[in-house]
Amino acid sequence: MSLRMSLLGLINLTPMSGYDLKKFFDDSFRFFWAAETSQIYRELQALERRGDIDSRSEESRKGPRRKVYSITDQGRSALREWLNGPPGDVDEDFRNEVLVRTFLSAEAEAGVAGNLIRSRLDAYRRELEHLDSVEARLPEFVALAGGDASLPYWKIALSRGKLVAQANIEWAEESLRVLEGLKK
Amino acid sequence: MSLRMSLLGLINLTPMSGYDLKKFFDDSFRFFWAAETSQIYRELQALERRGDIDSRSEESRKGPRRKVYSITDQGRSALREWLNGPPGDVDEDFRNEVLVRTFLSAEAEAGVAGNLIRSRLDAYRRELEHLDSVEARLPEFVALAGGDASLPYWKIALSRGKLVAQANIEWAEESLRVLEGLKK
DNA sequence: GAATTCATGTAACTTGTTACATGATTTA
DNA sequence: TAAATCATGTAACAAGTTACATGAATTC
Repeated sequence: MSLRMSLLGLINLTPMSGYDLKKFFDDSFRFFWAAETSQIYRELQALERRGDIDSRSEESRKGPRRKVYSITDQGRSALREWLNGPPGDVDEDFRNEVLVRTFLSAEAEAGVAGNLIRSRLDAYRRELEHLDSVEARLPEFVALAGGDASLPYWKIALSRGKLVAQANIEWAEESLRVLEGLKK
Repeated sequence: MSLRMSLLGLINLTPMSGYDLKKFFDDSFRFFWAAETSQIYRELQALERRGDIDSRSEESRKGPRRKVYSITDQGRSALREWLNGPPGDVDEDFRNEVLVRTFLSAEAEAGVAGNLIRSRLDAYRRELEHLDSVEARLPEFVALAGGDASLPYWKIALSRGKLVAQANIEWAEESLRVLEGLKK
């Protein structure tokens, strides 16, 4: 549902083609959600079939014709209904491959868990650096979607990324100390 | 892959039936990964087809016969290979419905984002309390799987849950302050 | 006698991933 | 002329969810 509603929400901001949407996901929306081209086109077809969006074919300056989607009245109310409706069981992060691997590593060769967590620690640190660099590019993102009014929402998203990255770093460092202690 | 390997890893600790595994997932393994009955039985069939596990039918004290799975030599080496192999692109938490909803709420009625985050804050706090209560039951979990040697691994998993929950609480509180500021 | 627990599954569907197909236009 | 960008998709598969089917034994 999230992908469907993300697409609807973005088309609601401004009419877009599948290609536009893919770029948008890759450029910035991946803070919230990620999607592959194949999935985007599939969902766009589903949304059009339901009547939540409609399309017109447009000349492009380059390459084949563009299929530009606009939201319909029905789509607007579907979006509103979803946003106002109960988030339901928004279960966050309850599946984590790193934890599975760590736990099962108890049975593997010595050092497996440590190596895994060390490489994760690197990744978390790079992620945090990346988010710091994104902070400087926020105006760019705001221009891409939502306008000035959206700035606080971009900041809210960014801050979650940073807080979780910091928590992960703390976790990895702490866990490495625990594993180190086991050797003795 | 994670579910497949979780099942293989648990059967490696001790032979189990699909029913046992489901209970195990519900009771404790959900710290790492969750799974429905239908998915568990499907994966068990796949694992048996590949020869990573084999089964024998057993009388049960109650209800129909149990199908108890044991790991094979091939399964043991598949597990070891997976654990020693590269974790690949273990992309953690890069899809978050709460962020999607919050961001799109900029276009919805006033208060939608605030309500959402307030209800999330409650959920994060309950999660943290729950994890605290779990800490007391750790010996139980250890008995269920892995034995004494697994205690540090359970603690590592638990501490990640707590750190992330704390980060989420911090995020929600901070975000509510930001949204509050917007009203003025 | 009703509800719960034990136990195994199937079917249909939704969501996400990977790989491939096609072809035009522009830029280096 | 080769590579990058523009643009739209299909097919096959993998993983997860929801709903349903069946039936024995035990506990309330």
